[in-house]
Parts: sequence; structure tokens; C-alpha cells
Amino acid sequence: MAVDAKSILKSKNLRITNCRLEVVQHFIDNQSGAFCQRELETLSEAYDRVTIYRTLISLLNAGIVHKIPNETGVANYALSHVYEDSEKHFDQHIHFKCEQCGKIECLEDHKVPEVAIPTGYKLSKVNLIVDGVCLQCGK
Amino acid sequence: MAVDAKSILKSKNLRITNCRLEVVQHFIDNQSGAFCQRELETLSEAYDRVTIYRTLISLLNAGIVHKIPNETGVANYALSHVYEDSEKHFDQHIHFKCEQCGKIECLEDHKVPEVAIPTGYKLSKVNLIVDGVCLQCGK
DNA sequence: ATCGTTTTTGCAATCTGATTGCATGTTTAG
DNA sequence: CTAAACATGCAATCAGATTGCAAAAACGAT
Repeated sequence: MAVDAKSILKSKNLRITNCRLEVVQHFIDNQSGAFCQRELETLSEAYDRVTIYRTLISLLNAGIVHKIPNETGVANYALSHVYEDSEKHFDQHIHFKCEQCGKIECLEDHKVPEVAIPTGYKLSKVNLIVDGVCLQCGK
Repeated sequence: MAVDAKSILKSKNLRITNCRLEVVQHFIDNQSGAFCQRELETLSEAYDRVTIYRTLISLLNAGIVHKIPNETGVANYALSHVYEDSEKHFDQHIHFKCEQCGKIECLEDHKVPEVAIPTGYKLSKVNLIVDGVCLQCGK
């Protein structure tokens, strides 16, 4: 049940640095929210954008965050919840993108349904992205 | 049942140009295959990359092709089949990406299952991307 | 706490794909 | 066939991603 940034980094044998702590903390503070590199850069003036870039690579490799594909070509990242609850498999949930506010979030509690693929094909990962209007914007 | 490039362009009120014809023809010749701009550029030396770029924008706006999101940030495009069979809704099929050959294809005959989203959310589009190994590479 | 090793960071530079402005060429309706 | 509308090529720019390298920070062992 690692819910603080430091424990998360430690559990993955990543060195504890201020930048990593702040980035992970931001993900924790915005549970289920996804952010692109640029958004993370503006969080704090303290870090170079290359540092944020490399921080995201580290977090990605460690499985702390996952990457969410989208049509714009700008990568988005969200916290993976594997370490919180092993039943939740980090890349098998739905990603939701609001057409109005543009926010991308992970719908952790909404599983990806069974997907049928043609005979002879092997499935290894499913990525389900839903576009629509979120609760806030739909009011 | 428009199966030739010219009819497709005409049906969408797009002007008939050589570049558009060649690009659409390539999509027709490679049914269900997805291509990035770069791949389309190398098809023919005849066109500037900006022309291919703008051709794709035109085809996209006309609904002749659709864009497939991926993690790399390089946009991929595939033919939409709306005009062939109105029962097939162009963005509701599965996109498959082979981890070995890298090829992206549309699984036209494999529909996206029903997706449940939280109460209060509105769904407008579903994009399902499956990573795995394709028939060819799996042999 | 300090040392030495290993890793991370900042900066500058580069790369690649996406995008725009403008002058010229092509398409199409009449 | 002509004029208006639109598409193309070229050059230039932009933005995000990525790398090299030297300086700084983290960490295990003393």
C-alpha cells in the first residue's frame, strides 16, 4: 500500500530525487488524471524540461506510470495502480478523454471488456480510449 | 459500393488530383492496412511531403480515412469503410498493432464490445487498440 | 559524517514530424 | 474556354522528442 511518492520510488529501486518526488506527488494528488510532459513542466519552474522528460522515462520503465496513446501525438502519462492493488492491472482499464475540457483520465474501476481478435493473432495488450464528455463538463 | 479512388473522392466532393488518387488507391490496394505519412511519402517520389500531409488532412476531413492513435506519436491513417457498407461504422472497429513487424491494421470484422463508463459521462467515440502478434509473424 | 562510485541533472544542440505562407499550377463549374 | 476556387511545391518555422557531456546529487560502505 505505497501511497507516498518516496515509497513508490524506493519500491522500484529508483533514486530519490526532488524532481521525481514532485512528479510522482503530482500524480498522486491527481489520482486517475493523465498529464503530458508540458503540463508537468509547468508544475514547477525548478526543473529543466529534459529532466522532466527523463524522469518520465524512469517512471515509465519502472512501471510507475503508463503512457496513453492519443491522436494528437502528444504523449500523456498517468499513474499505474499496480502497487496499490494487485488486482488492478494497470494497462487494462479504460482511458477517457473529455472532448470539452480535454482532460484525460483513467477509469480505474471500468475494466476493458473481453476483446475478440482473429484466429492466429496473439493478444498481449489492450488499450481502450473513450472520447466523450466528462461528469464536470456534462452538467 | 465505391471501390475506386475516383468515385470515393467524387462522393465527398473532393477535387480529383493525382496525389489524392494515388494515396487513396494505396489504401484500397492495402485493405485494412494503416500507414503513417512517411510511408505514404515513399510510395511515390512525385509529391512533396507537404502535399501528402495536406492530402491526408483532406481525406481525414472528408471521412475517407481515419487516424489511429498510438504511443509513438507518429500518426497512422487507414481507410474508412463507411462508404462500402453503411453497417460498418468506421471508428468502431479494432486496431491491431503487431509488436514484431510493427504493422497496424484495422480488424474491420471485429467489433468493439460494449463499453461501460461511469454515470454522468457521455460516450461519443471508442478507440480500441490491441497490441500483439499478427498472423504472419506468429507462424 | 565522509568518500568514491554511480546516477541524475542542466544546458546546449540536434532531430524529426507537424504546420504555415506564399507564389504558381491545376481543377472545375459555367 | 475562362475565371474562380482550390491544390501543389518550396522554403521556412514550430514543437516535441532525444542525445552528449560536464557538473551536481544520491547512496552504500567506511
